[in-house]
Amino acid sequence: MGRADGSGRIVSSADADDTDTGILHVDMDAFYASVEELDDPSLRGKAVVIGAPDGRSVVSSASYEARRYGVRSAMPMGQALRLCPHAIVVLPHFERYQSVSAQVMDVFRSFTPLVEPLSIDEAFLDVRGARRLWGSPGQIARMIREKILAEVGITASVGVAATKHVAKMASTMAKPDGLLIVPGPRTQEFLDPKPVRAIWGIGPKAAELLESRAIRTIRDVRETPVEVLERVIGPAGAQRLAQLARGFDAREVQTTRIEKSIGHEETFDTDVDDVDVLRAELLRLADRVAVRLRRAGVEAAGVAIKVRFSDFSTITRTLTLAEPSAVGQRLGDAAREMFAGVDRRLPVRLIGVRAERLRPAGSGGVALWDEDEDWKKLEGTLDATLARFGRGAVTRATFLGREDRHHLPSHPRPPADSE
DNA sequence: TCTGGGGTCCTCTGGCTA
DNA sequence: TCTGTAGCCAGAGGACCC
Repeated sequence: MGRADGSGRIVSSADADDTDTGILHVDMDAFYASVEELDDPSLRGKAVVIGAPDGRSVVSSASYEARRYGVRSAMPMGQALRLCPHAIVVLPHFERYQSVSAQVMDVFRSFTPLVEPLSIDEAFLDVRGARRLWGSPGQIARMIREKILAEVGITASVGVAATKHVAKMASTMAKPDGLLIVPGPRTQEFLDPKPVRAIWGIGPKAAELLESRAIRTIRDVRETPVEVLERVIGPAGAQRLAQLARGFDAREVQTTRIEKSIGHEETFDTDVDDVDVLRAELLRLADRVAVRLRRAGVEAAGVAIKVRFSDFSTITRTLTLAEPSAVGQRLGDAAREMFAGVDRRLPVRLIGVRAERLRPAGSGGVALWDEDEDWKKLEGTLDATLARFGRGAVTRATFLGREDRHHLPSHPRPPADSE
């Protein structure tokens, strides 16, 4: 499989066995910090911390030099600077990160169409069908690492295994700038000695519960009856945990993903107790959410608000809308209605609005055409509207109020060319 | 020390309905 | 008609991930 290389990571040799593998997990190393170093080479080799230098910000990413001092993602910036006073703090440039991420994803897709982006800086790849074209999974992993470095200029770590879960664990162990291959037949040998906390989905709370019952390693999990695990972490978690501990992970690499919610939240620089300010903020956040809903072509059937008070206690309230909407004013009205019922015993630290139960715009019973009109007429209507007013007008009209619209058939026929 | 922002998923509870 | 119950759903809260 792999061996320690002296820097704490485990890496596979050039001729490592990759029998019965085919799933890759590729993870960029300290992604935001790496992009900043790419754009400003004077930062290379220095302790770089990404985030706002003041206020209530936390660390978004840190270079490995900064991590040597104990700086970690999500750590309060003040704490990070106490640990590493000479760190260079760089404000994040999210659009630039998105652009570099797109370049990296293009590299992945040049090897296989089966790419599942997990976040801005990591993805699963299924290369089982790419063997004839590019070679074995291990060879493909090496080529991907080389191509990212050559074309994008940053390093990536790759885990190669038979399943997503093991590939993900392997890439974590290979970091930074490493490759770890876990041959299918040696999966159990790889998993058994690892701590339960290494399992994807087991965080500090679940790990503490398991460890309190002397379940410390994946071998311990495997040797514990599922009924016992159920009592500790619940039925759903127990079944999943038991399977992962045995190397079973039926999840395929999924190339498409449908968003289930879209939200925005903001922490104030100082806690706020002025109701008018909070209500205005809710409307502003609702507007931002609505813009994203319309861009995505979806409507929300539900709206949730989140309020965090000065003592960090947090409450949420959820409301089902009378009808799905992507209109900022409506989401904002719903948010304000829920907020009116919240017991504001303390000043507010954070406030957020989230659109939930998303569905394609119009599918909730509202659209631009009559229920009895068939699809052909719909196409004609849209074509005529497009010809007369242009795409912008159609987009805007789609999100007018219900009173301006008619009902949509509950199960509209798809256009002929897609059948 | 003092905890961001954007998400997903799970559990628990209570109301409604058949 | 009343009661018990199972199933579904919405809502609240929390754990977890990056």
